[in-house]
Amino acid sequence: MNIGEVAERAGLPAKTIRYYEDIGLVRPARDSNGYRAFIEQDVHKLIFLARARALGFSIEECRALLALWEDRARASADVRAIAKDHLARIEEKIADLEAMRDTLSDLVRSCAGDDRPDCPILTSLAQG
Amino acid sequence: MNIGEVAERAGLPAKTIRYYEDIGLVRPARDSNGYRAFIEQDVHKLIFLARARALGFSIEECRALLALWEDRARASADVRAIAKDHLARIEEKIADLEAMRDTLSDLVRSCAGDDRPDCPILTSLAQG
DNA sequence: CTTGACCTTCCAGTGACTGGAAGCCCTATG
DNA sequence: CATAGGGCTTCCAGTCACTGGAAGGTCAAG
Repeated sequence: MNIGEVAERAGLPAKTIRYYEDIGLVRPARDSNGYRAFIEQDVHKLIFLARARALGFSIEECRALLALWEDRARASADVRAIAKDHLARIEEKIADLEAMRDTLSDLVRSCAGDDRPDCPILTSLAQG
Repeated sequence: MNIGEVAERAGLPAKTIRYYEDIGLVRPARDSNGYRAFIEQDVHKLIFLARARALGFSIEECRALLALWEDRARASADVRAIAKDHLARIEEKIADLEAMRDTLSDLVRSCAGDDRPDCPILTSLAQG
């Protein structure tokens, strides 16, 4: 299977798949013409990666999850720990963004948004 | 005023202030010894930048906001438009993260997290 | 005179791609 | 059989907003 078809099936750009090979996440074989020759197992890995990335896991977390996935003797506790850490970081990010959103929406609401120069947004940025 | 004191007052690392000079956000004068010589106006700018960055505005948005701040003939509508766009992007990000959080917390809850290999997190990543 | 804190520039690395150039390979059509 | 196109290859550079570190100049205190 060539990279184009794999990209289609995994829902990832071909460029990204080449990058994943570069950093050792997948190791497709090669045809005699130099083209990457993917097998089903590679496709499954890439779909796994695409889903993990969509949930916001970092590449290194994906690498760890992939290793656990392939390790039949894994402890589910190890998987859960990675997911829990990630969940905590996401919740932090949400909180940060919500704080920004609250401040910003106050500012946007308080600004007339007309052709006059008076602007509480700028005033707030200048004064804190 | 040397960069260290400015960094302290603006709450920004000295490295960041040098970077802001590199990309033309501030233009401090120079002492005869080559040290940057900041005046109050530079400090105000940097504080403004620090606050705008803390609200998540990109560097280019900060540049635009700074230009509006310094333009006495500005229309508050222009400021408000930048802030509104940014607010919309933040709300998008929050929604994305909340979707991830919901999925992840389901998965974490459903995983035993013991020393056995069975793991709904991996199953879900593999199957969708 | 030396120590140590501060300042300078420049280069490289971060994360996770993404764009683009230059060139090979394969298939279909005239 | 030549060619046109699409897909594949590698490699280099750029993104964003810094951040770390090396090598070296400057300044105030002891």
